Amino acid sequence: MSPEQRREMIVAAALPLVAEQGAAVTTSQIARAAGIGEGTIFRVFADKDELLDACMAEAMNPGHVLRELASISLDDPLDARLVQAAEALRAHTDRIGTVIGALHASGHRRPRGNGDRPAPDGRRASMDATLDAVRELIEPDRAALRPSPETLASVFLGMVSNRYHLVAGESRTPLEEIVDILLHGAFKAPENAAT
Amino acid sequence: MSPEQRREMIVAAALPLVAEQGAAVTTSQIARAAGIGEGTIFRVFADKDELLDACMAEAMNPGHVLRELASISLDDPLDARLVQAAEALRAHTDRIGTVIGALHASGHRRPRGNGDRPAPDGRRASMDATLDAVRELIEPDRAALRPSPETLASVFLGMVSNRYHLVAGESRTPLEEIVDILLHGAFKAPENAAT
DNA sequence: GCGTACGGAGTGAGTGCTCACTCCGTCAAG
DNA sequence: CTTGACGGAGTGAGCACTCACTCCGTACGC
Repeated sequence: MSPEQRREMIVAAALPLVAEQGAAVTTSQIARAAGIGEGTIFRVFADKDELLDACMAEAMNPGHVLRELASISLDDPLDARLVQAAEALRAHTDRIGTVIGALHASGHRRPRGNGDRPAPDGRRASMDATLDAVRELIEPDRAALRPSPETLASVFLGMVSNRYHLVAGESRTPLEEIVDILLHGAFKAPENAAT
Repeated sequence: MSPEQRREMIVAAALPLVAEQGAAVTTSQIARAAGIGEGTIFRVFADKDELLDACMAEAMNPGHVLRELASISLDDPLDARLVQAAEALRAHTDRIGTVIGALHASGHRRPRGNGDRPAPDGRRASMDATLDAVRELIEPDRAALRPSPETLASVFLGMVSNRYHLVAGESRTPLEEIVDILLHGAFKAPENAAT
C-alpha cells in the first residue's frame, strides 16, 4: 500500500474518533480503528499533530460542497438556487462542525505558531472558497438586490450554519423559511399583502 | 474564604486559560493563575472534570446578556431594539464561543453520558433562555411580521453568531446591516424604491 | 524452476515524560 | 493546645513516540 493511501486510510479511520473526542483521541485508538499497528501511524505521519492537521484539512475540504454548489443551475430562480445551496451547505457544516470545534480545543497548536495569529491556517481559505461560491450563485440577481452579493453570501452562510434549532413550519422546511426571510424580510409587505 | 468564593475564584482564574487551551489546560497552570496550591483545587472540586463543567456553566451563564436584553426598551422601534440586542448577543457569543468549542474538544465527557444524546446539558437550557428573551423582544410586533417571533428569534441568533466575517458597509455597521436584511429582505422593494 | 539474500513495510512492547490527584507537614485562628 | 485550611512534593497511570525485530515480495544466481 502506497504511503499516500496509508495516510488517507488512517485519516478516514481517525475522523469519526476526532469528531467525537477531539484531540484527546489517542494514537492507539486510531491504530485499532484503522486495523494497523500503532507504529505504522508514525511511519507516515511525523507526529500526532501532523495527523490531526490532516484530519482537519480533510474535514474542511470544501471540494464536495463546492462541486454541489457549482452544479446548481443559474437558470433556476434565486430562491430555488438558495434552497439547494442551503441543503448542500447544511450537510457540509454538520459534517465538519464537530471536527473543527473539537480540534480548536485541546490547544492543537500550529507547528511554527507564534501564537498570536487567530486563524492563519487553511480554515480561512476554505471558508473564503465557500463564501465565493455562494456569492457567484447570487451574482446574477445583483441588480435586484439591495445588499451586495458578498454581504448576502456572508449573511446567508451565517443563517444556514445556525446552531439554534429552527422548527419546521407547516408547509415549509426550515431552510425554505430561511431563504424566504433572507429574500423578502420579516415584515409583511406594506401595500400588497399577497399570500 | 468560603468554599463558594473559592470555587468562583478558581473558575475566574481558569476561564481565560480554558478559552485558550481547552481541556488541555493543566491543573497546575490553573493553580498558578489563581495564586493557590494545586491541592486546594481538589478540595473544592471533586476532579478536573467538575472544574471544567463549572467553567462551561459560567461561560454560558446567560445572566448578563439576559439582563441586557431585558433592559431594552420596548418603546423603541423594532429595528433599534434588534440592533441593541445584536450588540449584546455578539459580545456574549464572542465571550463564550471559544470556551464551548474548546471544551467540546478534548472529549470533555458528561458524567453519566451514554454518548448518544447530542446536548443534554445546561447548554440547551442556556440557549433556550436566550432564545426566549429575544422572542419577547420581537413579540410586540408580532402582528406586523410574517414569520412567528419564535422563528425570527432563532434566525436572528443564527445571523448574529455568524462566524463568516461580515465587512462593514459605508454608513452602516454589520449588525445594522443584519437587522435591516432580516426585517426588510434582500430584494429591493418592487413598487416603492424608497431610500 | 528453485533456493537464497535483500529491503523495506509493518509491528508492539518498551521508554521517558506529563499530568491528575494524594498526602502530610506547616501554620494561623480560636 | 487543637483544629482545619493550605501548599506542593510525591505517586501512579496513561500517553506519544521509538526501535529491534518479523514477515513477505522481489530479484538474482544457479
